[in-house]
Amino acid sequence: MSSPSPRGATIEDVARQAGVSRAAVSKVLRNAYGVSPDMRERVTAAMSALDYRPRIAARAMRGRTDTIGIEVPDLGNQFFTRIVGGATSALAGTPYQVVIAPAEQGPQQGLRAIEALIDRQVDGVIAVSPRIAPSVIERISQHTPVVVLGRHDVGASYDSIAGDDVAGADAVMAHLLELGHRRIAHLTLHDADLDAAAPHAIRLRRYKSAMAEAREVADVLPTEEGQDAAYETVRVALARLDPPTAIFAAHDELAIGALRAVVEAGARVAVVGYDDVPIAGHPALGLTTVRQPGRDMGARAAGLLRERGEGRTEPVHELFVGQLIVRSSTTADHVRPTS
Amino acid sequence: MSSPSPRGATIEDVARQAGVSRAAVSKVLRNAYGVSPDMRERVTAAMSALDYRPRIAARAMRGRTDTIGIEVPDLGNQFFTRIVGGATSALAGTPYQVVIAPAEQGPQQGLRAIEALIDRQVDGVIAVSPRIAPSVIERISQHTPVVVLGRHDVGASYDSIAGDDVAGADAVMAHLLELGHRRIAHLTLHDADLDAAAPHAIRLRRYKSAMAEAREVADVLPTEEGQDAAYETVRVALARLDPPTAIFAAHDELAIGALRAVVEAGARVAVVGYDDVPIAGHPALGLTTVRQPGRDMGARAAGLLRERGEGRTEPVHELFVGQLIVRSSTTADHVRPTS
DNA sequence: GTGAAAGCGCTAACAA
DNA sequence: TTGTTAGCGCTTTCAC
Repeated sequence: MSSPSPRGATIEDVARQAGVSRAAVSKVLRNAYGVSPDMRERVTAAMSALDYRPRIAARAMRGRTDTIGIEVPDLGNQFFTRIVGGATSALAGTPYQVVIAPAEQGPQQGLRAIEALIDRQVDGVIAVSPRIAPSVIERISQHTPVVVLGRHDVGASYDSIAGDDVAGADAVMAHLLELGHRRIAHLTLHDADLDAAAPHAIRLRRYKSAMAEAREVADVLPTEEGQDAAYETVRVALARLDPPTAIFAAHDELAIGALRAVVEAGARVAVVGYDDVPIAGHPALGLTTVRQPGRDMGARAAGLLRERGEGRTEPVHELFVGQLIVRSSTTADHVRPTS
Repeated sequence: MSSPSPRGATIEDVARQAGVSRAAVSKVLRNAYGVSPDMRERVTAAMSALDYRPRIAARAMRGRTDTIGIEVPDLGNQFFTRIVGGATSALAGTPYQVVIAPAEQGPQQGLRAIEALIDRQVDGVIAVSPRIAPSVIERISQHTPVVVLGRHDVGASYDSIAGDDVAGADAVMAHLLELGHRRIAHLTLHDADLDAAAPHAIRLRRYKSAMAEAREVADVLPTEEGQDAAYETVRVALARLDPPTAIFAAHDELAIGALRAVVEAGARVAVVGYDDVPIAGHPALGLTTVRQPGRDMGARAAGLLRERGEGRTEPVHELFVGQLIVRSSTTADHVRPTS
């Protein structure tokens, strides 16, 4: 028997096979009210006989796609993939399927990816560190639940989750100052201060105020995304007349690049990162960093989306505390300031 | 003026605003033949005035989604994310949007993710190392172009891309034997031999034959996915009476875990990985490994999908050669066998 | 060059 | 409890 349709059986085929109406099949499919056990059985039998799979697109036209979209800025950064893992695990076993749309680099980062998800009518969006104006998110969240992860803005119609970057950055600076460092540099993205609600902007601000409080002059090292750029930036900084004795990197990727420059230069410079990506704990690196509970954050984001689906309308804004993990990159003897 | 529809303007709204028919708008949208410049202008004006975005779901019902789906087994593995990056870059600037469906671990790995993509009627699927029978892929590729990446099977109706695992594994073994190692262990997934066409199965086979040729007894260390499992497995192996002097790990993730065990035990054991993930080149690790051109492979996969879309029907099967990158994890004096 | 109209597969309101 | 039916927004013949 040839397949009823080029792309497999439709609800119509199942109905015919089971000798019932399309509506009946639909009800079984959705576990809707008013289906006799007998009918349910015949329908399920027909479905498996025909290897029936509902077309999500057709369903989408009536309002649901059973799909949650996650916009991710950089799949190379393990902190982000950990967030994705948390969200995916939280949604496992539910009818929802997670799809990831990678953001392109550049201005308005994440906008295209988010719009692509919206165009595909996902039931909810998790936007990880999008570089777009809150007003845009506000507009989108009028019709589709959105959880913003990373940024600290409080939306009126969307939820947000962020790490406690104030506490995290303060802990880093306290640690370095306590170790006796004074010439502490901050390695961050060149446009970190552009968006005040972004995590990096907050870390930068706390760095600056900690330095001011310590009566030291701030030493910001602007760089590009990625280990290689960080490496290059730090290599140059170490060659200066007054190189820093410690570097607070805005995230682990940058810190790892910095560490490479430090190791290569044989310099006595402490390095601290942020996020605690898996490799940071490797004894060969031993990177001191702030652990962010990425999996928990991703899972919570998924949970917030589901709550929205169940009717919640008041926005939620949650902060997840991090934890300073001290490792050899700041405590080993060779990275203690001598002075 | 209130939005014409809760979810934004439809093609109907645009047509009304421009004073033309829906068909006309559709033609402009698709750059179809038979549109006067005047009409085109009025339509585009109406589209931007209304902030019109076509619903992909509606388009899907007529056969196209402008979406390419990638099934990925493990986002924590940077080799896979590199493949995704290559595919995404290759598709940038085209009408296609890439979405990623993460595979759940376990038997039939990747099946659910691929089916989820098919249910969403993606225009093409890139399946990265799926652990499913070729017959299943054969069936799916009857209606949707599929490129399998990693596995070495040659499909009749789908394309495949793989690394040259034979040459890669042989290069690793030649390198280690040349350094004088005899007790070489192979750290691989416990079920590597289950699927003969999988890359790990091939690496395992080449390891075994190289050992046989060297008249040494094979020492396979089966482990689970992830650095931690690899660490634990190697830790145990190093405590044996006759620990290996070298470990060939089936991929870098495992190698990095192995390296941790080696470093911690202060053992004189050479470690080789496979893939050359970004961190492998970090001087703190200095992992000898086989570089696989992940970005190129991903980009080529995307290209093959496009060729299919343009009508090609004969299957393509391509091998990408890797390159042994020798670093300190095998050459530093302390990891040379003493005997 | 332009428009009318059929139909893709599904859901949900309503009727029986 | 079950079935009929009206769309959802788009593409694509086929007339005009």
